[in-house]
Amino acid sequence: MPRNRGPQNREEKREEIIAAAQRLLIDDGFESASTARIAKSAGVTVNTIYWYFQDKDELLIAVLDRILAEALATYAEIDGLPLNDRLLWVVDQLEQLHGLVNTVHARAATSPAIDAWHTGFHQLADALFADNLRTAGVAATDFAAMSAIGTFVIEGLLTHKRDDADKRAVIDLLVRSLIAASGQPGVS
Amino acid sequence: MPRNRGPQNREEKREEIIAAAQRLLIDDGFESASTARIAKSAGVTVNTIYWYFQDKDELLIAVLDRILAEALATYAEIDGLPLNDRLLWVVDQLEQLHGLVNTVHARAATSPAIDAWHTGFHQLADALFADNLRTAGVAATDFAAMSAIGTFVIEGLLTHKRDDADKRAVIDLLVRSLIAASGQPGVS
DNA sequence: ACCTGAACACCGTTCAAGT
DNA sequence: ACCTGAACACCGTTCAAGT
Repeated sequence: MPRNRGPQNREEKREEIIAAAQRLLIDDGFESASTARIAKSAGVTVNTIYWYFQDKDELLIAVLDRILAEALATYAEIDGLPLNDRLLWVVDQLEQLHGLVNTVHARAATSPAIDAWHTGFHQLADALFADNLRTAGVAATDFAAMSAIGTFVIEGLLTHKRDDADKRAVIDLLVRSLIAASGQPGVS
Repeated sequence: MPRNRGPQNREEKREEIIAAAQRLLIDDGFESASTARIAKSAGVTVNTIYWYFQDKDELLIAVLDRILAEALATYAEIDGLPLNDRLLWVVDQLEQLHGLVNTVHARAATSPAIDAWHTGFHQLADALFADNLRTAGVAATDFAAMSAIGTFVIEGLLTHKRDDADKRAVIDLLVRSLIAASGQPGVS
């Protein structure tokens, strides 16, 4: 039985490591989820991780990309809903990330790779938010500032635990005030 | 020359350690600023830090309290200014914290002490924000949700570097939209 | 009471060596 | 090409011992 099982199994093993990392990073946080424990959970030695990933940050990025892709794949679900319901859906969808949002922010200062991922994520988020505003009938003034506010509020909801009623109140007010500021009447 | 120099010098040395920690934590970040380097910078051995502080998180809290007290002491400066100018002042004031905001969020998950400090900080921030809204003539509906949005946006501005023009645009829109949502005409 | 030197368990990462 | 055992430098924290 050769140890090198070809390119097919390579992708498989890589995925196994990512899956183990995802579970531990989300459950225990970036610090507590040591590479040693991730390796053990994936059934490999620590150094094997470094064969597949440049460092722990690259592994984190693989996990983030996975979660993001999954979220985007189900994005079609909310096609017809009004803006506030869509935003609430996004918050609920991303809430599983929990501490990972903070981890990304914290490590962006140290790791250029994480910093780049973070920038890309915000570009995507801003674009999606602007698109949603357009759909909701908001005039195209201040789209940049509006997207910034929208993203900041969503990030705030992700990083500061609140119950469902509070989340809804914050998002409703957010949408209501952005629409009010744009001089539009409310859109149902 | 006795090594024990009495309670007066105790406070002095404590302050020296906090000062060294503040500089290193802000300049290098929580991770990079090891207790060893903080100790060396303060002219003591590592274990001395543990004589004055329970752990590294307690040292961080001492630093945070110091910065917060300093900021509150100069808070009177902006007494007459309109809300948006006040908020911009707060952002500029707290911007020296940089990565510390993320550090607090990240460590709140692990350290109960940091978590408690974080909760207290948000209570203070919410109270101040509500007070400012009242002064600006905003009706008292949704003060909780408004404060949440205000705090999240300010935190967003603190953790995502933007130039002065962007910061101003975001804050102006924030104030404008909150006032608009409260059904009030604009207040200069 | 205050401070130190030396240790402890752990961390992310690397490297020579194996198949 | 893929994976390992063993090491490296570093981390936060502790402890017995000194004054």
